[in-house]
Amino acid sequence: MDNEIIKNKLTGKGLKVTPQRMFVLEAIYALDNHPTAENIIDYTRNVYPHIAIGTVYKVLNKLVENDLIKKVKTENDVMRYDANPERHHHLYDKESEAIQDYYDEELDALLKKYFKRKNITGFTIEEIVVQINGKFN
Amino acid sequence: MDNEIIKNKLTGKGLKVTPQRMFVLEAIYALDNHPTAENIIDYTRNVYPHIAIGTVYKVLNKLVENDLIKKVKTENDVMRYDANPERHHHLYDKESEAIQDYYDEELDALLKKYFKRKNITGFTIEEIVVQINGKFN
DNA sequence: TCTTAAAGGAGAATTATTCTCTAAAAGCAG
DNA sequence: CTGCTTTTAGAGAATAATTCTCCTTTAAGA
Repeated sequence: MDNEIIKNKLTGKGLKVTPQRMFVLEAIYALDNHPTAENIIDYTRNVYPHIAIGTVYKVLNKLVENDLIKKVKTENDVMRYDANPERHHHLYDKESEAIQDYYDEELDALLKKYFKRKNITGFTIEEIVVQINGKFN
Repeated sequence: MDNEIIKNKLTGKGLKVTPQRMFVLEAIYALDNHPTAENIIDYTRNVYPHIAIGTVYKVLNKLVENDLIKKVKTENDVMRYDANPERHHHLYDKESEAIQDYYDEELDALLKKYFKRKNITGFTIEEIVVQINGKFN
């Protein structure tokens, strides 16, 4: 992805632009499928060898806070990061640990309609996330 | 829950019956809403003060392996345990961290039918879990 | 009762993530 | 462009949930 675009994503959120932030954000886009912090650190160090681990975590948290990326939790206890901050579902393969984003407006509409009709008492729904577990083949 | 019933759950899975396993399983049933390992340790120590932390974790993992309970992952990185090993969905309140099981056969049927029609290529669905985020009130 | 494999105890080890404290640098005003 | 202020980065220690190790104890079938 172009540097200017990445820069604009940061400035667009009122975040200071630093090389570290640029490289981390670029890494997440380049490592297409939901990298771990470790993946991001390794990738980033190819182009910026001295970046500190703590810095990467700080940058990642800042990006999540500002909705530039998302945090994804998997079965084992390692966070994964999702380049896409939009609402979406996940296809998840427990064996290979592969994650793929899954968008589907029709599904969202269906669920919304369904829960509107059901009207769960004592609970106000804010968001519905569907995790589709299975196997990639 | 009656001791005999708990004992039968263990023997039914071919697991050895030990006081530690009995007390841990009882704790999960008593602490009704998705306790953490720490909750379980505290509760268990009221009746069995010397149980080791490592033992509780070992018992919990054994129970999960044998489908007597389920592991649930939340936003922060603490595991929660679910007394109910059946397939079900969750209502989750991020603020209070409260979790409530949500069963709905109609929803399951709806989703099954929907994904059968959609037929995602390159992926074989095994299970669909819906996480309903929002607020209890 | 004896035997053996499985389970428990205690505490060290692991490991992802956060924290702390100081030095550096981004971004704005002049 | 220069200096000022606040945010950010670096380095490594700290944290905390969970697992591991090693040895002892116990469950349960013969």
